[in-house]
Amino acid sequence: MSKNSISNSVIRRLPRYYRFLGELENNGYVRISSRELSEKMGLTASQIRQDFNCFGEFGQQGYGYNVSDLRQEIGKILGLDKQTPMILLGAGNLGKAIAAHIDFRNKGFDLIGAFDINEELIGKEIGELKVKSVDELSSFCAENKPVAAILCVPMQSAEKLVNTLIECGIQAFWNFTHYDLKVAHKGVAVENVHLGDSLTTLSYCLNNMEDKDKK
Amino acid sequence: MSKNSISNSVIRRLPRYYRFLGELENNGYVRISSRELSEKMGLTASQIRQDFNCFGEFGQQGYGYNVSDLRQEIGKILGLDKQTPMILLGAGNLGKAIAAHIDFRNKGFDLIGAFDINEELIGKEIGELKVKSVDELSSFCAENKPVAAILCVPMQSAEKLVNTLIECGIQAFWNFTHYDLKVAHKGVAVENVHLGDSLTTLSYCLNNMEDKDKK
DNA sequence: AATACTTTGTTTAATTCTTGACAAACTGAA
DNA sequence: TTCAGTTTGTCAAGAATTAAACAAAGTATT
Repeated sequence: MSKNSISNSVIRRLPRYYRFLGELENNGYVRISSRELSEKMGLTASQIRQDFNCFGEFGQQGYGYNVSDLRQEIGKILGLDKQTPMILLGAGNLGKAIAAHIDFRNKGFDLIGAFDINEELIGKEIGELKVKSVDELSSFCAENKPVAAILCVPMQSAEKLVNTLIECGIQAFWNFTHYDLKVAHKGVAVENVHLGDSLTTLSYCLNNMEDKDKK
Repeated sequence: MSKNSISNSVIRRLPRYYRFLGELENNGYVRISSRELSEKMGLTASQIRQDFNCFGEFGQQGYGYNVSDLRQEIGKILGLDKQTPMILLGAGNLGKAIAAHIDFRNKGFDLIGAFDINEELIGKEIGELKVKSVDELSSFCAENKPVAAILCVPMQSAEKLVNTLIECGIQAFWNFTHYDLKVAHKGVAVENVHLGDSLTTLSYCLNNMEDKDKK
């Protein structure tokens, strides 16, 4: 009731706003107008104003927006002031790279565990974490109460694993498998990544550029 | 003129159609109706029919679509019948994982080279490739004519590198850096991935689920 | 061959998303 | 303090996307 449901289009733009505002802040910007931001981001000023207004009135007429304040507000909206405990499932190439590459702390999460089924990987270190066997999953969750999970396992294992994880209390999935995770259970958030689809899209764009150029 | 410009929304759904049709084919499906496909994919049948119709009439009244034929048609539209030569820039954790994890051949590409600036990585093997120094980039491109590039370098290096690559003839970028790659040059395709934004979106969804459940 | 059923391609309607426009509110300089 | 200039928040128009509806064309069964 407090907010009559934000549209998906707006939500998908929020992380980008947050990122740009961070850069602006680093570059010493104290204030910014929707017009100037629109030029930097390649959007319309109108859209920016309307997007921000979904969440409240953060600007001031004749002045614009305070960069730092606005960034902090959006951060709060995105839940980046929290540190939700998260675990990694699948410590192969991709899982390892994600764990190393992502700045979890600044994205609202805290990576507290990594699991794999492969004997060769168990015991190996990923950053500060030691890879554990999935056999330890239930007991680990009971004790440490992770709320989110990264899925970097083969597609075949995914569906069963997801059910186990939900039973263990996981409420958010960052899914890198080729499997389209459906939100069967209410109260579970899913973000499907599908790198393959992304590359396929690039293929389309590359191969159909001439068509667009002609027009 | 042949196709009056396909909308972005449609394009982004194509890889997913292709993926689902592949699964159906593997599971022995010979034909499928828009209604049945809509149930499996969580879309409306109407949308599916309209999407396919952007590219031609692939179905048959009273019968539906031939799974194999339709998949092949969509594959052709996506350019998956080609094998565009591609190179990897940045052979760190993420670059290595991407190179190992993605099935390039079935996504319209062929990974033919990997480059890094880090002495420690140069010479190491990634799959069947040996990591080369960026010093060799120009000569390699002159000889092997890659058309696409994966960017897994730090944000600071990205902008300069992109210009070099465009001079070397690269026309498509799969960008994993935190830098928002702009299509300054015409005739260059860009797919920005932004894993950080994806995780941030998950944070939002997790933290704002109650709002949605209430309604 | 005739008939009931299915399903597409396409038109029309509804919804959602984006852009344009402007009054109200503030800034900053004189 | 006043006044010109700036910029927001918001409303309304416009565009794009999605969904519904249905005739036309096929299938399959009798």
